[in-house]
Amino acid sequence: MTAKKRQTRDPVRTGKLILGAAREEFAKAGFEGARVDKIAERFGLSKGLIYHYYGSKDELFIAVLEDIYQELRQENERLILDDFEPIAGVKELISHTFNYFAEHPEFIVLVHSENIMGATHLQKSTEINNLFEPLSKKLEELLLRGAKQGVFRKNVDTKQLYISIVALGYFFLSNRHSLGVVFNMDLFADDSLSVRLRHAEDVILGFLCNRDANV
Amino acid sequence: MTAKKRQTRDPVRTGKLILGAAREEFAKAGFEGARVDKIAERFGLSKGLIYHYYGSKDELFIAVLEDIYQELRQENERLILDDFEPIAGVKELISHTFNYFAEHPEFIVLVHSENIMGATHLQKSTEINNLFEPLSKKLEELLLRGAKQGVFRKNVDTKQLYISIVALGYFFLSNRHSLGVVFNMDLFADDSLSVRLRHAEDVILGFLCNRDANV
Amino acid sequence: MTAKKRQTRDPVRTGKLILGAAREEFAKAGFEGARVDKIAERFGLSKGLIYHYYGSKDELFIAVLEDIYQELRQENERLILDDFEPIAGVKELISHTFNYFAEHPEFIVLVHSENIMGATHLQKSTEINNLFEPLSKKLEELLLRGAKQGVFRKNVDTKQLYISIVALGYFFLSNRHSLGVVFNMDLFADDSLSVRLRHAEDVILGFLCNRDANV
Amino acid sequence: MTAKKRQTRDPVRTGKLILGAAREEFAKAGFEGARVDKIAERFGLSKGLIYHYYGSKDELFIAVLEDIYQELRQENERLILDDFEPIAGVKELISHTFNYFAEHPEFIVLVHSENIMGATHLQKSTEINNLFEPLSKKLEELLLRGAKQGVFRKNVDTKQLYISIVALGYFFLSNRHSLGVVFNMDLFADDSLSVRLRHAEDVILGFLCNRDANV
DNA sequence: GATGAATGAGGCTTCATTCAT
DNA sequence: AATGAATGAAGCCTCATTCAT
Repeated sequence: MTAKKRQTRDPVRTGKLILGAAREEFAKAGFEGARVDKIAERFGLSKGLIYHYYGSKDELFIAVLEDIYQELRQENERLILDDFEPIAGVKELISHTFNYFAEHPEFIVLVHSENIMGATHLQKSTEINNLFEPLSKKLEELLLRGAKQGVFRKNVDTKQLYISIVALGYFFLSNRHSLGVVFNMDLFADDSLSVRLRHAEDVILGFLCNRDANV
Repeated sequence: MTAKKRQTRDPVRTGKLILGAAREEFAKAGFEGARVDKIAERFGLSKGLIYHYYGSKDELFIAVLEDIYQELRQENERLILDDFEPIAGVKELISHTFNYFAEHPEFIVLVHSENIMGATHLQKSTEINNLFEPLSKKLEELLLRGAKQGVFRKNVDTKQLYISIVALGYFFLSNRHSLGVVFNMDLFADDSLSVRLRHAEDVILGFLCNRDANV
Repeated sequence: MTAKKRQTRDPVRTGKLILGAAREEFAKAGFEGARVDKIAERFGLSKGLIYHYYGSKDELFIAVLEDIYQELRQENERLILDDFEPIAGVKELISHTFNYFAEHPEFIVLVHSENIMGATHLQKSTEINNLFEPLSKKLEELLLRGAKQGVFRKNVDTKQLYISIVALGYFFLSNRHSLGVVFNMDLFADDSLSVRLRHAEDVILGFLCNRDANV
Repeated sequence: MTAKKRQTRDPVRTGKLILGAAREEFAKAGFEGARVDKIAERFGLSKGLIYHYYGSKDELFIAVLEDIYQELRQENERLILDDFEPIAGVKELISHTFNYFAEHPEFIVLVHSENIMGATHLQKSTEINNLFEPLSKKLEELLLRGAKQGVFRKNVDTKQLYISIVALGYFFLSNRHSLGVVFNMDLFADDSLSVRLRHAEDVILGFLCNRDANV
């Protein structure tokens, strides 16, 4: 009855605790489905603290988005493609991207939820912006290198291609529940992810390595 | 307050009115964000009628999903690919699919919302099931024909490919708001859709027409 | 969808049908808990008919009360005690009363419900009034006869005694659910009723046959 | 509108305030007839608090039942019968019981209401159970003492007798409204209660002191 | 006579937010 | 910094009743 009283008195830590709990809750139900009370329960301190630290549910959601996009950015920065041959490099990029989404289902729900609302929270954020510039650069370098070596077709629109790479994985993961129903498939089966990843690689590389751009 | 006392006494019409209003509202805000009161306002009769006809917000949502999936199915059945050469046929399928989603933004929000909730409503529906079987068959026929003619690679997984075709368009459309921010692009520009469609066709056909499956 | 359509076109029969269904529903849940829709379902015709025949839920409830009290009155009139010896007569009256309530649990819920509301419906009825006059008379005759014969004590207040006779059975039956909990007994056991009836007879006759009114 | 902004911040007091207001409202109209809004009005704070403290209307009702049964239990514990002669002791018990119900009309409505619903709330409570064990013991002791002294008959079923003692008073009080109509009596007259109490004592003691168990 | 679509007031409950302590 | 009591607007749903057909 009394108990808990974690009484951190460590503002930074408390702020992170809240953020983590909020991420879980928003990831579970989306922005509209999330409950401030549940977030408080999750991190074990009081509801009032959330308002003390973040002001409102909306601002908290923005903070969560910023946090998870930041994480993605760091993840992306960790990816070094310079040492790879072009084909291997693209494969690496595809699997890296795919795996990130596969391992961070929270990300998908958060972004889904945000898109339902027209990205109003993202637009208010000053931190999230041009997040994929670095990765885009890396991909561009690979594409150029591959074109020069004659293994890749030329004149590929980098951003469109990157969107396609994301799309092939993300869509599958984000819509697995509904796709399972309308395709009458079990998309949560053990090898489901690896089959999909393999297919995505085939499509992207099949396209890139096909130098007859006359289609 | 508004134009009440319409008193149609035309149950079929009323049922459709409710469904239409519900689709609009759910499409605007997702399941959780939608308000039953707003739906009632939209169709101009009393709120109680919604419950008279559909029982609950959940059942209404299921009805909306069934309705829109049914519509998609009909749209798909209208698509005849037999007369097309394989390449033209696949192009037709891609643009048909792309355009459906582009012209039905409601569909995307509804399905997004449903996936956030783990497709619990879809799973309760008995009508929505194996919806893409017909289209899958059509694509399979094209792939076989193309392979026989030597224009397409062999042994392509039809369902995975179809998911990819959808993904390339759907993801772009569903995540346009957030992508715009993180890619710093205006994805609502006039030619944005046609650029994307062209790219999707390039990727899919680049892949299909690349007969070196050794990548 | 179409079906039912019993279409009686027999007003008297329809009226009785409604009354029967209403009695069941009111007996199941009391006045407040009863639902007009459920009553309509029970009798298989439309809700509007209820209003056509009885005007309102309140008036319907009054009709149900009048109906069941009338039934009780008839049941009581059927009881002839003239041929009994006083003691046997009183026993007969006790068991008759007890059995009526035991066999008509509806009666108890209806009356309970009415008492919660301060008998406002009964007071509006012109039919229910002095309902126990005949039975009271019969009891009085027995008491006088018994007193004359020296088997019963004298000067017993007939109405109070009759209320006691009812009380000993009715209270047990009406409060069986709560009594079961607070007395930690299974009052729905097979012999529960006969044990109670025997006890009620013992108490009343023990009292009546005890001629030392000096206690 | 009323005296809002009381802002007690005294949880214990608030909890009791709610309970008191709920008791009044439930007692006025029974469970089904009671309105959560009215309860809030009665205790002067916001409706949401009821849910903060008790979770739901049902749980609140359970709390009210537990509270009033607890009160009854305390009242019963206060009753000391050891110093009384058997006859006087039984009289004391009868009047004590009778007066409790006479002075707590809420109790009767609450229990009535609960019985209409099959005691579903009581059954969920863990507190209310075997509530009359102590009183039953006291009565048993009196009966044994009286039997030994030769003033009471032997082999009386204590629980049945206690139920009868309650019945004679409770039924009269709980059904006063309907009895008044069917017996054409004014049961709210000044001496009505004392007449009834006297009669109940006569019946019980007439029974107990009648040692001819041959009836 | 009979239907059930339609109403609207009101029922119970939830929830983001505020604020006294 | 931290709590959780308290708020009030709004959410979903129910239900007695009316009325066009």
